[in-house]
Amino acid sequence: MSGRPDTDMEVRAHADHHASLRLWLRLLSATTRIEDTIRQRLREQFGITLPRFDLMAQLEREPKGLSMGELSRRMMVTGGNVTSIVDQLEKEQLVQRQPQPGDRRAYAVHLTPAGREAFSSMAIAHESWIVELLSPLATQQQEQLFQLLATLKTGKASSVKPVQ
Amino acid sequence: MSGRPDTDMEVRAHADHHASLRLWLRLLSATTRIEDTIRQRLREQFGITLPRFDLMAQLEREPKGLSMGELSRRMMVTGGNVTSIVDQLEKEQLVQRQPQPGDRRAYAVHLTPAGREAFSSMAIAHESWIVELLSPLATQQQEQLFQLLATLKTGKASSVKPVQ
DNA sequence: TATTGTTATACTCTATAACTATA
DNA sequence: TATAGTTATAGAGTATAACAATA
Repeated sequence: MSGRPDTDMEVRAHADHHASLRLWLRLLSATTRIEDTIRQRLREQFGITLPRFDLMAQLEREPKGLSMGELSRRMMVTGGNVTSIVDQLEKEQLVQRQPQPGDRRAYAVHLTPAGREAFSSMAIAHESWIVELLSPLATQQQEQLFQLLATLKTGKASSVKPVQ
Repeated sequence: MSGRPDTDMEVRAHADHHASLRLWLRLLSATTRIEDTIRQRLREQFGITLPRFDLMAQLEREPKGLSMGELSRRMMVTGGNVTSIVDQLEKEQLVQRQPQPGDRRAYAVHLTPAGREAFSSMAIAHESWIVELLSPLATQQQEQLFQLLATLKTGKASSVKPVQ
């Protein structure tokens, strides 16, 4: 902001900033491309949307079922949306609301046998699509990527070091 | 599918498949977390949505403007959506439709001076958010990630090698 | 006839807020 | 009073298809 001339560090910092932006755009487009493909195939081949698939995936890991509130937290969407997705899945008899002994306000949502079976075939297809779409990367590269992303996963960003 | 026992290769392939799935889930959640943060900050601090920001970003790179069709291709959405986004931005006088000499069906959309100024401050903030959100990765790690993602960018997946 | 862009429609996902029933 | 879940509403983004104007 002052009138003093650029130092090497400042030039370098600007270059790093642009590099971060380019990295982000590449990260976003690669991820979006894969996600869109998955979304489209789930719709075409199984007539299901990604949020519905994700909700079923949550339930599949929890045979005892999950409360609406827990589903809302795990899927990071507000309660009303969970109600609507569960309504749809229940209409197709893929999930079921089950009374919760001890609290008559709440209940456990779980997969029906038909839901479990349907999810199983979808999950197999889903995994094979992922394998296919990530196949440009060799196993070792995938491991590298996995490690790098671990740092980004939590969102506990170290603060940006100011340029000296 | 046959009844023959697992070989080491098959066990290894299954492990790789699960590793790919875990990698995908991590890639998706890291990207989504950053994207949601950006989306939220753009809305809170500038009252703009991501698609609108993206459309302005496309125009900023093309001082001569872009046709609706070209915007549609670049943003990978169908024409009707571009019409609606441009309508909104034009109502706020951030972009303008300009008659195209030589083809009276088409016109060039470009940023207005106000749009250019507004985009400029948004872009500066946007870039600093990206730098912040990617800061858990050191510069060198960001370069590594950038290289790895190059392989995924195009979507030209080599086919999955069948298990021998 | 083909292309550019608009309009109309419908659907999904999303958030917010008011609401009911139970704790 | 607080919590679990529902309902109602509104808004954004998306696709599809029919349409008008121009090439």
